[in-house]
Amino acid sequence: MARPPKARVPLKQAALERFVEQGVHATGIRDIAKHAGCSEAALYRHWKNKDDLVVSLFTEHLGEVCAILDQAIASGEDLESKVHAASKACYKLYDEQPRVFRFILLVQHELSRTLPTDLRMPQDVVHDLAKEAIKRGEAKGEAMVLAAAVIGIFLETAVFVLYGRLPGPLSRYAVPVAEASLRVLRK
Amino acid sequence: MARPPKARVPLKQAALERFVEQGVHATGIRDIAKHAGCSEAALYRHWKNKDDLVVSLFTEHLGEVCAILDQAIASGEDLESKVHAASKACYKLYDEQPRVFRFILLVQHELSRTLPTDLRMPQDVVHDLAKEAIKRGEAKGEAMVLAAAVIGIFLETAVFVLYGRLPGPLSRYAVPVAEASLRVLRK
Amino acid sequence: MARPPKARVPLKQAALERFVEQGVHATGIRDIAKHAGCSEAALYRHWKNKDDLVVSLFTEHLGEVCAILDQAIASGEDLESKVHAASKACYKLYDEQPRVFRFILLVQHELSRTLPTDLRMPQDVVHDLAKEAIKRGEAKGEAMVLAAAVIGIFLETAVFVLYGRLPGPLSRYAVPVAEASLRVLRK
Amino acid sequence: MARPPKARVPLKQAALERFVEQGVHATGIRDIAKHAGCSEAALYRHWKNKDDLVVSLFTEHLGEVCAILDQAIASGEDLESKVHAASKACYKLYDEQPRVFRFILLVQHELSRTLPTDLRMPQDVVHDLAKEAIKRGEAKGEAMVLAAAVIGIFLETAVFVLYGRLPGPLSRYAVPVAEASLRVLRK
DNA sequence: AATGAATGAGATTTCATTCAT
DNA sequence: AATGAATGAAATCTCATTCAT
Repeated sequence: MARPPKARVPLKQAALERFVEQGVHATGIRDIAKHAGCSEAALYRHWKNKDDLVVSLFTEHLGEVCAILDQAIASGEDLESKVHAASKACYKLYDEQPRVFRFILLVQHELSRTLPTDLRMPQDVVHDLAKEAIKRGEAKGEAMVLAAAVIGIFLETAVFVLYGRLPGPLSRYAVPVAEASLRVLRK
Repeated sequence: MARPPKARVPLKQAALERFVEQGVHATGIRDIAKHAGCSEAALYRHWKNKDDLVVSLFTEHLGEVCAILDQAIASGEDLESKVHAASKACYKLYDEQPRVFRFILLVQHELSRTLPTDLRMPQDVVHDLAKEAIKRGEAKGEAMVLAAAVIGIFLETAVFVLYGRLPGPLSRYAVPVAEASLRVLRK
Repeated sequence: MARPPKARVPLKQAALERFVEQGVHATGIRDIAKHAGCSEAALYRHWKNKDDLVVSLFTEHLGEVCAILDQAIASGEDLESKVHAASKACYKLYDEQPRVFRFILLVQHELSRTLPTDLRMPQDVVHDLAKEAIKRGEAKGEAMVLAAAVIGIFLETAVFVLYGRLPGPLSRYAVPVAEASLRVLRK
Repeated sequence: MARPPKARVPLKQAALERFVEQGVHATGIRDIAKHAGCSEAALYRHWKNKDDLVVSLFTEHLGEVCAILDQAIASGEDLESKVHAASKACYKLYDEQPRVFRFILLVQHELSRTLPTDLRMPQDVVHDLAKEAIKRGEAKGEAMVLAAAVIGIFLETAVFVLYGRLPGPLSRYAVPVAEASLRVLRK
């Protein structure tokens, strides 16, 4: 019987847009509310405060990325197909929702202190992939070191596109990035 | 021969420490001044404003990194020795001044909009290295894509150490990181 | 014969509890409603607004105290028995519902401006008692001054118990307080 | 060499005045600042926040009262002269600075939770007086119970004057209040 | 009838910066 | 030359109350 919530989704969209456009700290509640077409106070019915909104956005979208990665990896038969599928899926997501990716980049280091330690992150997914590959003899080295390298190749290529060092769309680099990753993983 | 300003160095150290500890936006002038053991107004004798301090810290330290990279690369004969030297030098800097690295990580994305576009960055150094290597037949592929991958491997390994996914010191990974980079560059 | 409102009593209990626990101003409608197990809007069905609730709680409980005092005083034959009965009855109420007393203490000074001036208060009851006693030759002095002293002895002893300066229960002090009051009244 | 503080005293005076006039909660920082003739932010250089200001005002003035009481009590030879001196001194203070007394009344119960437990209060002073008197055979009973009664007589008489039940000035009641107290204290 | 989402107004507080001393 | 008090502007957040469902 209660009034159905109307502001939640617009607030999330507006927040993501403004955060990405101006930076998290530079974006005020007022700005978000105005873009969402509602009052500032409405935000506080759905999140405890601004920080809560930021963290909630971050974990939500990070969860999405993990799910996509998991699915892509599960779809492949061997290491090669898994890595190609993961790279393709992630970069497709990025091209479709570049804001999500930019947001994660923006806040990851700042949130690193406050995030719940048990939150599953893409790093964990890739680490698991590396461990499996090593066990099956498809890769060689220390799993965590390999994971770092693979994530790095993925991320930095995206950053280069993001900042215009490399021309987009990012999907164009899915294959070379997968190949570079495989070169690092294999032996 | 005016006597040298006394507060400049303490202010820079205090600022770096507080920025890294709490985030740039969360750190106020009061806080910095208190940690530097001087007054709030002293800051404005050395920098135009807080932003100026942040940007100046960033470019200064980034310049350091570039210089170290340039020197290391110049010291090597071929691609292999250049990459190994670069990796070693950078990670040594990190182990000696981990705050510098964390600071750069923290602010890079937030500053990306305001930085002067002609500022030479580590990405440029590595890009040049890749271009040279390709020209000399030591590497194969598109220089910018290779640069992204190499930087990514470097950075993310450091991040893994920073956040405790990999045990430090970072120097321990100089060789494997160089080798992974070479595997991506060569052929 | 409309069915009786369900939320009224829980709201009153919750309000009293939260007011006493946190202070009147520090307690919000949300808080009260949550503790009462109903919606925020429900409050407005029973009271015009928050102030109305506060004043209504205050006058209601003050009325109770007056009624108990009146009854006790009427039950006694002479000044001595009246005072003993009043003291006993009041302190019994306090021991049974300490929140009521604390609430009255908390808000009395804050409400002193807004209360209807014709509201009968315990002070009036005791004043009447003193006037009567003087008329009957059982007490001597100015009625209002005596009333102030008697109320003071009553109240402050309760406050001392409330804040742990004196060990409870308050009933234990009914006789000494009555005796002290009588010593002030008589002569 | 620094700018000397100019807003501290006006802020304290304005705060006391507005608190007493409107109640602590009903008085905003803006109101205080306006009456003090300075900006709202100035307050935060001298006190951590509004609560800090309230507590600091309270303890300061309570300390004054304790000092006056101590001095008055020390000036008397026996219980009788001590009580008369205390009553006279306190009520004189009240007549000269009624705001101070009203402020203490207003906030005492609300602050009771947050105050430092080791803060010396008038209650302690009177308790000590009662203990001494009992030891010297000048009074009889339990010291804390007597103290409660004496404080009560003092306070409530002042409250009656404050709210117009008794005509002022309060000093007029110094003698009767002292006499009533002595009747309670003495055997 | 009853909910709880939404709101406008206003609260407190923080900030980078300026300024009087 | 150097301080730290003062400030205007803006930030985040809370509040009692209303309103759509």
